[in-house]
Amino acid sequence: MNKGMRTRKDIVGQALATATNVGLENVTLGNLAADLNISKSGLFAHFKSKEALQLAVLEEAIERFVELVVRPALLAPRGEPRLRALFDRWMGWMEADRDAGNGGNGARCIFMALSQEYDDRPGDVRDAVVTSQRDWRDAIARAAKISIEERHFRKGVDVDQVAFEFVGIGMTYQQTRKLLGDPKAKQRALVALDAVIERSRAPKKKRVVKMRK
Amino acid sequence: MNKGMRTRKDIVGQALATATNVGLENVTLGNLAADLNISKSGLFAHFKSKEALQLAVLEEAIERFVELVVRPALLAPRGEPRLRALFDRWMGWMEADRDAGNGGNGARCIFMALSQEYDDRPGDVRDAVVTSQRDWRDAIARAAKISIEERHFRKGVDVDQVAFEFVGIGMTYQQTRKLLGDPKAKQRALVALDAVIERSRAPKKKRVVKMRK
DNA sequence: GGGATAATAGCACGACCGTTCGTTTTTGCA
DNA sequence: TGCAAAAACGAACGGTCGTGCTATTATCCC
Repeated sequence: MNKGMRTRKDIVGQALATATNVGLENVTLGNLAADLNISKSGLFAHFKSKEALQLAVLEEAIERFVELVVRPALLAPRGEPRLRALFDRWMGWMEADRDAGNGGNGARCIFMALSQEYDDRPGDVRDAVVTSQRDWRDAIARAAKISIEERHFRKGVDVDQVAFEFVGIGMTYQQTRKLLGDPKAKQRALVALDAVIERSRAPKKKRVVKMRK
Repeated sequence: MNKGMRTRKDIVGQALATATNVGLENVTLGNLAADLNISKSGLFAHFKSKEALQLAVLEEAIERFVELVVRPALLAPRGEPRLRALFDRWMGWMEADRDAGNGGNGARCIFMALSQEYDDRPGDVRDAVVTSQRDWRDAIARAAKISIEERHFRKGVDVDQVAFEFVGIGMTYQQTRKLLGDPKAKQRALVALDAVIERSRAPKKKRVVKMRK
């Protein structure tokens, strides 16, 4: 059970790279096999169906996302810094040019594409996409909750609301950068995130001084 | 030149409805013809290529968007109310269940899907998508600019930043509602929009009173 | 090192894709 | 009403899709 697992990893890796560029539904077994210089049927034998391949690709994407975005961000100090780290890493993920030769504005975020591809296409893939997005939002909300505990954020801040807006900023960032090609996208995203954080911040003692002035 | 134009409209209309549900790239001539009870070749004769059909669909979508979202919103009073009207109408557009029988959470916003489908698929369709998104953001930014003129917003507010965040809220709203099925999506969207507006607002005289307190 | 087993290849299938073409039906004006 | 033009049709094309088979090749444990 060694060689098989190895090629399987290769297949999933290549499939993920392709899916990142053209969408998961547009990855075809023929092209995939050609990219890897193996036969279509040999490739197919590793998965009993195309859907199984798609699920494997999604799983791999999640694994990498956790590895490259979530886990490193957890090394940042609890609270606001960690929340910012999550966002920074996420932007890095979206910018990452995982297919260096395409000359474009970097890869799409595969999860964002999947959200659209499967938002009303029932099936196991959709369910997995839903779960992944819930998990992602939970991770953000958890960081926000810790921000409250650390007194960075006001008590009573709606952490799910923070996650909601956090995700929105990332989405518009991606469209602004990738589709519209606006170089100011990143700066705008950071400004927007600052605003969300500022609004959630715990009141400073300084404010009392200000009021007396 | 009458009958032809009529069926052409029917085709584009049906294609738009289907594209709204499954994505533009997944609309096939065969299914489309079957839906309309006409022959595939008869349908094809109206457009010289599939891409031409896709462009016609996009054009129709833009037309309807202007008709149902932009134009009615322009009837709202200049400034902040108009900006809010744009958002309300946009949310209505996204909620609209244009295929009433699907039992889902309403249609996707076709433009959001197109942004993902074509963000790195060069061609005339992509160019048209880019233009439509730029126009949409311009419309938002214009409403924000008028908000400054009307003294609803502070002088110096970055209206493109407002459009950037506005769009992001709509995107996360759609995902939250459609993919995640969260009933609180709308409320969250309105809270987020309020925050963007509040941050842009012109200082009130009241604040002086507050400071003296 | 040989032999059971796993991995890969080759080939064919039915279905559907966009597109073409020649024919038939329908339309709408003279 | 008649007839040219427009519109719709039916069949077929070369391709590609995902998916089954069977046969061959490579792997790996004893």
